[in-house]
Amino acid sequence: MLQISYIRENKEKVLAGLAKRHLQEAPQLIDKALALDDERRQLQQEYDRTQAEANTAAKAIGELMRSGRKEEAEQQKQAAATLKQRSKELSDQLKKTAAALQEVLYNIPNVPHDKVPAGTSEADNLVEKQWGELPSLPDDALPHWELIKEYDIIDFELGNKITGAGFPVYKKQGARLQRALINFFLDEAEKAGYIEVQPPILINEASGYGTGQLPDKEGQMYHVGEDNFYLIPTAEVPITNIYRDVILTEEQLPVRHVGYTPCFRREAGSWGAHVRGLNRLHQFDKVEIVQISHPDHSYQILEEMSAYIQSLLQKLALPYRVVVLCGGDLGFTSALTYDMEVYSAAQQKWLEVSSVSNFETFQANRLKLRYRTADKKTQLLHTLNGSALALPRIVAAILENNQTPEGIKVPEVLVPYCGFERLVKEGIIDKKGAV
RNA sequence: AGAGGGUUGGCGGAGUGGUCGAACGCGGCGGUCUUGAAAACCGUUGUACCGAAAGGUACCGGGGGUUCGAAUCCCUCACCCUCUGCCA
Repeated sequence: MLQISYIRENKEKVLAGLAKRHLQEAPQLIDKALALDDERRQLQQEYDRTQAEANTAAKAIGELMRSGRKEEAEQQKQAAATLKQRSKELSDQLKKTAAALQEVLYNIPNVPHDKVPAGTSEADNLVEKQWGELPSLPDDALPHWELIKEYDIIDFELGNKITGAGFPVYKKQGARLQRALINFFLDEAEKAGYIEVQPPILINEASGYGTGQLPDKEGQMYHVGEDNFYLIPTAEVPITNIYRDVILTEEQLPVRHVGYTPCFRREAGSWGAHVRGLNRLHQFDKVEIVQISHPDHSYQILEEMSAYIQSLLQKLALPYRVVVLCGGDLGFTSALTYDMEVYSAAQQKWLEVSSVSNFETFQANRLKLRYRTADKKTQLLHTLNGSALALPRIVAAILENNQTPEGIKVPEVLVPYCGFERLVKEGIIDKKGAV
């Protein structure tokens, strides 16, 4: 959420920035916010004045009561009651106006960074860098959804039976590969100075609002109605919310965390014929890195995080490219986002495996996440996060890119974690419904 | 899940209707003393909103209510503790 004071003082800049998002109603939203802010401040002043009067009156009555002048006190109560009535009205109005303002602010996305290109869709994103050679596969190379059947390592049918579409069962070497990737990612992050946390994967409403998934992505999260909890769509939510309502000292900065969690996304409306296999799931595993930074250093940290994520892809020997998201494709809460896309050779497609973003103060404002400056003032911090990495598409690329007649080669760095060098086909046996 | 008890400032802990943003202790910061440090002593020490400022207002787990006046009384929700029950 943008700070209303910032909008007040930088209206043109905000409008120019939001124009890049092609948000039709941005100017109206901004004007509405400013009007409500004006109203709110007037009401606040009037309310404060009335309360001051009422407080004085109440004290006077107390004084009279104590000195035994009951009748005089009774008389004063009348006047005080009127004030109280007025004050109640003002307070109700103030609350209504403040809530209305909040509602408008909740619906204004973050102002994109200068570097964010104009553009309306994915097609307008800017490819900033490409690394690695694209593998050339033989003509009979298979897409990963065929490979997982041939090698019998990931089972969508079983997932359908247990839960539904998009909840696969990982089996045998497939399960082992998942575990290897998670451990590899966690170990690398710890080496890079991130402190590991294992947060809850159900969150309350306050946490959802804190990082901006609510109200923006209400329909995209699984909701546990009984307790009003949400299943996390990313570890960003619980990890960043550790720091909700916290005032840090400068010495504590930057805060660096890594966490592995399963992630749950309803993906309502985003399914289509082109989405096959591991490309899109309702439940998937992800290792996430989160940083909380001094406002002066956040863009330097963003680059650092981007470089770190790229180092993982390089170690896995997966060709990738770095894409700067354009205004139309940029997430609601982000000021600048890089997507890392891995080349999945059999599909001949670039698959997003990481998204690293600087939210500047957008989340910190909702979270009330601040630090104390040298002159003892409080100031909002910047929050950042990135996937490091999301597993399914990494698995898809490994399977497709590394297929050979002798099996699927496991990237060297993963061999110690997997305990095998390649995935191999077992003899076809009648499983009779078992794993 | 049932019964009872709790939730106060960075921490501990007073406060059961009026002058309480809140005693006291610890911690933190500044100072006196000291060659330096410790001890002792003195002072200071929450957040947000409105305001150019002076200052004002709000906040004692969250929300609502009673009252001229609420940390204090009532309702409600959340969380914590104890006992009982259930359970990985």
